[in-house]
Amino acid sequence: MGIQERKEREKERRRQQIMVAAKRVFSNKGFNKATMEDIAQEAELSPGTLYLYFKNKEELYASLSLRILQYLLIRVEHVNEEKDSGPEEKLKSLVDAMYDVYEFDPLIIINMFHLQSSETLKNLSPQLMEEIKLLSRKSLGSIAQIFKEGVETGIFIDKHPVALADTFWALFSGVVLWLTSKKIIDERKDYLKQTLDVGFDIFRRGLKK
Amino acid sequence: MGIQERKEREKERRRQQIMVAAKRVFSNKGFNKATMEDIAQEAELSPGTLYLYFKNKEELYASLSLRILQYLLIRVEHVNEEKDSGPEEKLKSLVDAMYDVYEFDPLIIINMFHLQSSETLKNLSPQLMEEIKLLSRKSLGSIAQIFKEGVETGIFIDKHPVALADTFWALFSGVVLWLTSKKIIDERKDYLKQTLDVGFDIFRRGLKK
Amino acid sequence: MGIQERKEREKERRRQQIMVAAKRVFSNKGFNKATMEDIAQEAELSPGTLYLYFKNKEELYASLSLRILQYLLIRVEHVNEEKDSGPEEKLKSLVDAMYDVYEFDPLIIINMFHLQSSETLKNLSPQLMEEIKLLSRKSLGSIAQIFKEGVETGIFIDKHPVALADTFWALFSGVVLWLTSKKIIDERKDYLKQTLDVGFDIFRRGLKK
Amino acid sequence: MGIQERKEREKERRRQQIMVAAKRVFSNKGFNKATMEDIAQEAELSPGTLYLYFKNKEELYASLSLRILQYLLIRVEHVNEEKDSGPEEKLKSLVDAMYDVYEFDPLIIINMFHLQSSETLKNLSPQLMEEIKLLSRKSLGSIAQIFKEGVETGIFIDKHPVALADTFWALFSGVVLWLTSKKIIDERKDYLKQTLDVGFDIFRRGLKK
DNA sequence: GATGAATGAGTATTCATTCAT
DNA sequence: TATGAATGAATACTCATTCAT
Repeated sequence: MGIQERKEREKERRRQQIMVAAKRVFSNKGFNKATMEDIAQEAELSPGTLYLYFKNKEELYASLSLRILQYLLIRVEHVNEEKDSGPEEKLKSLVDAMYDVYEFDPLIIINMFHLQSSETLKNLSPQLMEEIKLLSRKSLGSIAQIFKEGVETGIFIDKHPVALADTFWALFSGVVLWLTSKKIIDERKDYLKQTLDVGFDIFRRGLKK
Repeated sequence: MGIQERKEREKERRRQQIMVAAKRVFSNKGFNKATMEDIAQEAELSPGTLYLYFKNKEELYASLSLRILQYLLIRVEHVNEEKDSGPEEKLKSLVDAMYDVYEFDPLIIINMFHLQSSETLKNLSPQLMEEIKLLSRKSLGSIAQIFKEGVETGIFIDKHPVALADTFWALFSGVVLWLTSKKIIDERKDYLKQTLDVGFDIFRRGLKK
Repeated sequence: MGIQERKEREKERRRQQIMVAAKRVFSNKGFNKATMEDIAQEAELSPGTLYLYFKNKEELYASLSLRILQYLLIRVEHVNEEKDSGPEEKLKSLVDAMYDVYEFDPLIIINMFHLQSSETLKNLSPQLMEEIKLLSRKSLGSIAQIFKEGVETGIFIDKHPVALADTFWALFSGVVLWLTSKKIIDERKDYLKQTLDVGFDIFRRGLKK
Repeated sequence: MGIQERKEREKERRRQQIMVAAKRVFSNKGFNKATMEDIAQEAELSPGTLYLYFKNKEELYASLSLRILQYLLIRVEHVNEEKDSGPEEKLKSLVDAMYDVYEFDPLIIINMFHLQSSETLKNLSPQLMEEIKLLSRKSLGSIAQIFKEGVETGIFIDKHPVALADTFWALFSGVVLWLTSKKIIDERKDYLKQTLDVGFDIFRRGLKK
C-alpha cells in the first residue's frame, strides 16, 4: 500500500466520520436548524475542518442522500440478479429491499426531498449533482427492469415500466413521509409498517393481470 | 350591509391578498429562502402590515396549508354525499377530486410536509394548529368512509378503512412529491398526470376483491 | 362659561385621562417596554388620538414628571407658608411632604431620572422643558428657603442652603430608588418607610448646630 | 506560561476591550439608544464577535455593573481591615472609598439602576445575576459591619446597622444621580463634590451620639 | 492537515408615528 | 375630533464561511 493510498484511505475515513455526525444532527434538527458548529461538535472536530472535506453545508447534506442512493442501488441490483426468480418473486424481494432501505435511514427519505429546492441545487458542485442524478437514474432503471420483465412476460398489466417504477417508489416514499408527518394527527408507531404492508399488498394485487 | 360587516370583508380581502403573494413567493424560493420583505413586496404592502394579519412567518405559511385542506375537505365530503353512487363510483370521484386538489395548488403538498417540523409547531398558535388537525382528521375520515362502505359491502378487500385511506393519500402525495422532485432527473411535465393515472389505476385494481 | 372655555376644559379632561392611563402602563412596564398601543388601550382610545394631545411618547412621559413636580411644589410652598413654625418645625413638615410625594406616585421618582438622558431631551418641546426646569428650580428654591431660614437663625449648621436642599432631595430619592432596586437583594416591603425614617432622622440630627 | 494560559489571557483582554468600548457607548447614548453595532465599531470588532464574549446586550451591560461592584467591594473590605481605626475613622475612610468608586466610573451608578427592571433580569444568565447579588450583599454587609461596630461601642446612635448602611449608600447614589440629572437645571461640575461633602458631613454628624 | 476566532451579511419582528376617512 | 390601518425604519442576533496560525 503506497503512502498516497494510505492518505486517500485516511481522508475517506474522515469523510465518513463527518457524515455519521451530520446524519445524526440533521436527523434531530432538520437541515435549517442544524448548524455546522453542531455537526463539528458531534464529529469532535472544528468547524473549519468540515470545509476541508465538504464544499459547504448543502453539499455535506447532499452527500448523505448520495449514501442512501448507493445503498438503494446495491439492494435493487441484487434483486435483479436473482436469476431463478420470476417477476413476482422479484417484486416481493423489492418490497423487502424497500423495508431495508427505510431501516437504513428512516429520516433521510425526508432529506431527499430537500434536494428538489432549486436554491439548494445552486450550491451543489456539478460533479456531486451528476452523481446523484446517475444513481437515481440507475436505481429507478433497475426497478423499472423488474416491472419490464413482468409486463413482457404478461404477468403484470400493460403499463410503461418506468411509470410503474415511479409509482412504486412514490408509494413507498409517500407512505413513509405521510405517516412521519401524521404525528400531528396520530401517534402510533407500528402503524407505519402496517400501512406499508397494506400499500404494497394492494400494489402487487393491482399490478397482476 | 353594516359597517362592521364591510370592515370584516375588507380585512378578509387583505388576508387573501397576502396569502396569494405568500404562495407565489414560497413556491419560488421555499420557506427558508423566502423573506417577509419579499412577500410584502409581492403583495405591494409594507412588511409591518403582514404582521397585522399573521402572527409570524410560520403562521402565514401554515395558513396556506389550511387553505388547501379546506378545499380538500369540501371536495371529499361532496364525493361522500353522492347518494346514488356505490363505493367504486365514489372512488373514481375521489380520484377526480385529488386531481382538482393538485390543480388547486401543486406546490402546497410540499408545504404541508413542512408542518411536521417540531420547530415549526412551536411558533404556531394552538388555535391554528387545532384547525389544521381538525381538517386533516375530517378529510381523512371522510376518505376512510368511502373505503369503509366498500369493505362492508364486500366490494373492496378486507383491510382497515383508515389504513386504506392513508395509503390512498400517501400514494397521491408521494407521486406528486416524487415527480416534483424528479425534475433533477427528468423534465417532462405531463408525465405527472400519467403517473397519477397509473398509480390510481393500480390502486383501484388492487383494492377490488 | 363660553363655548371656547368648555372646549378647553374638555381637552384638559382628555389629557388627564391619557396621563392616568400612561402612568399605569409606564409604571408596570417601564418606558421602553410600554407601547403607545398599550397606553391607548388602557385609556380606551385609539393610538392616533394620543398624538392629538401629546407630541410624542417622550413628551407624554415627561408630562407625568411635570405632574409630580407640580404636586411637590404645592406641598413645599405650603410648608414655607407656615407662618408660626420655625425652621425645625418646617423641616418636620417637609419630611411629611416628602412622604406624601412618595405616596402620590412611588414609581415616578424613578421616571424623573429618565429625563436626564440627552437623547430624551432632544425630543421634548422647549416649552415643556422650560416648564420642568422652572418647577424644579422653584421646588428646590422653596426647599432651600427653609434651610436658609435655619442657617440664618443659627439653628442649622453653616452650609449653603442650596447644597442642603440638594442633599435633602438626594437623600430622599436615593433611598426610594435604592430600596426599589434592592428587590434584587432583599424583598421586605415596609423596610422602605423604616429606612426613610432613619435617613431623615440622621439628617435632622446632623443638621442641627 | 502554557499555551492554555496565554489563550485565557488573550480572551480576557478581548472581554476588557469590548467592555471599555461598551462603557463609552452606553455612557453617551444610554442603554436603549446604544446599538450593538455602535459598540462593535467602537471596539473595532464585528458585531458577531461581541456575542462570542457576551451572551447578549443585557449581559454585556450588566457586566459593566459587575465591574464597579468588584471595585467597590475591594475598597470597602479594605476599610474594614484597618485594624487600628475606630468606627469614626473607618467611616471617614468609607467616605473616601465612595469618592474613589465615583471616580472609577461616574456613570455606572446610573447603570446599576437598570438592573432593577424585571425585563432586564429575564435576559441575564442566572450565574451572572448570582454574582451581582453576591457582590451587592457582600459590599452592603461590609459597610454595615462598620456601622455595627460604631453602634455597639456606643459611638453611633442606636439604629439597625443594615438600615444605616442602606441609608449611607442611598445618600451617596442619590447625590450622584440627582446631580447628574440636575444638568437640566444647572451645569456646574465641581458642585457634585461639594454636595457629597455636605451630605457626608451631615450624615456623620447625625450619626454620632 | 487542523484549528477556532473572527467575520459580516442577512432577516424576522416591533412599534412610534402618520393620515385618509 | 377621533380613528386604526398602514407604514417602514431600526436592530439584536445567528451562523456559514474564511484564514492566520
